[in-house]
Amino acid sequence: MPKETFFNLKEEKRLKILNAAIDQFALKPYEQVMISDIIKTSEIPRGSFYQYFTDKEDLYTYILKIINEEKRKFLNETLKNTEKINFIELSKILFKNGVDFALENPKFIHIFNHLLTHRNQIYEKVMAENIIIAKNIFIELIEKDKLNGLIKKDIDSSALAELIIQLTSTIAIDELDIENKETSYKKMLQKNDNILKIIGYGIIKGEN
Amino acid sequence: MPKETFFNLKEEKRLKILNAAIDQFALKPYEQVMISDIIKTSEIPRGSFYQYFTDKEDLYTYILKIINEEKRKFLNETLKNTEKINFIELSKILFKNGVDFALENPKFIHIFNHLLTHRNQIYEKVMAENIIIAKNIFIELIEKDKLNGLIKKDIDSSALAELIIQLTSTIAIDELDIENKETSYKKMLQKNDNILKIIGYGIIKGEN
DNA sequence: TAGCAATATGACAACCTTGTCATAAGGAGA
DNA sequence: TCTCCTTATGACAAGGTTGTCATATTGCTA
Repeated sequence: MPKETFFNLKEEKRLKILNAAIDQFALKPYEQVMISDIIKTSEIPRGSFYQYFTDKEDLYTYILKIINEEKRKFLNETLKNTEKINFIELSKILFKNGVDFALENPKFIHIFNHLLTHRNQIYEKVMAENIIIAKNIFIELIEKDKLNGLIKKDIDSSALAELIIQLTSTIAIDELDIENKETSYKKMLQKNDNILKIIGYGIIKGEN
Repeated sequence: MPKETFFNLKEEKRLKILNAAIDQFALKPYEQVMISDIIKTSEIPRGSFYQYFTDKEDLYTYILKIINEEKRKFLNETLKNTEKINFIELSKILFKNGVDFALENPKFIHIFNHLLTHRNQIYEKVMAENIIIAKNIFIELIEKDKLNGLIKKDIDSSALAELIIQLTSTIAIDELDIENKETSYKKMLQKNDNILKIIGYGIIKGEN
């Protein structure tokens, strides 16, 4: 967590620093971001940086925390009045939610993608835990659907949960063609529908 | 490619350098491997390293090339007499082949996994191309199975190919518990069967 | 206005890694 | 043995980043 001094700053200055950092972490993976770049953009002296943060990791994990909070807010908004939904439908909603969040917060998604594709100690600390939590939630939903006769009883809940998590966490905003947002957005949702159709009904003809 | 000088070395010395490098790249991701470590382990002076290789990337891509060749050999061995096999069966075989290769060449797989989880310019150069090639092979197989009435015609071949590639390339040797190789090996294959069952027959009950 | 605590500053030491280069050593052929 | 070409060596310059610290500034309170 940033030091108190940081939170005592005038909002304008605080946000200037935060935005400069977000820009950098969206541009490059953690290891490649230099404190020098952040202080240059936010126009603070080197000494001040260390007055506000312990080090780069301190600032980075703070930003990850902010992103997580934003994502959770965004998801809660989507999940309002969405009780009693089945697993496949929920997966669809989650995927669409992910894409929508990415569209509204491209920088956040870049930061997130960098973390996924350049794993480090921080990935282990921050993400590994999130994934376990998500997996358990999914497993619970799957088991419920099994009881309700919606999902085949012989499906391995754990394998299915991992499959979905891998698919939803790999939403690459990079695939989103900024030039053709509209088309590209539709394509991504379409592709996801295709994948969920495979998972829902299988690919083999004539048997069940 | 390493310089001629490297290939002129006595085999013993050449392999000592190569093995020292493989050990390092298996231990840490590319960026974290220091030339200093490699020359220390292989007991060659710093100047010699630059006599053999242009730089770290030169050595690294050479090792990746070796790994690729070994993988291809290993796969060809497995695919002997495996004509006319359907897509799901082939996927199973590929997965098993991957696990077997990992068991025989744990260091190679570590190097590979580092590349997957710490993507860099080299990942783009080496892997991106491989993936496109693999995808096209898979799509062809899928289309053939569709014609033969084995796979539903309304399945999106591209989405299915990507799904399988993602699953087979994520074989994490890390999941292999060295203490319980036997059990762990069976578990991995079991898990893969479970996932392929999902893809084959779907998860939704009572419909097709 | 004096005094105290919180902030701001930026020069700098400490550290590390890379790639080079001048020089030495080896070895095969004349 | 002399020569030439290949190979071996390791000190070192160059370049870049981090975190610190002594000093200055600000602002609030008495």
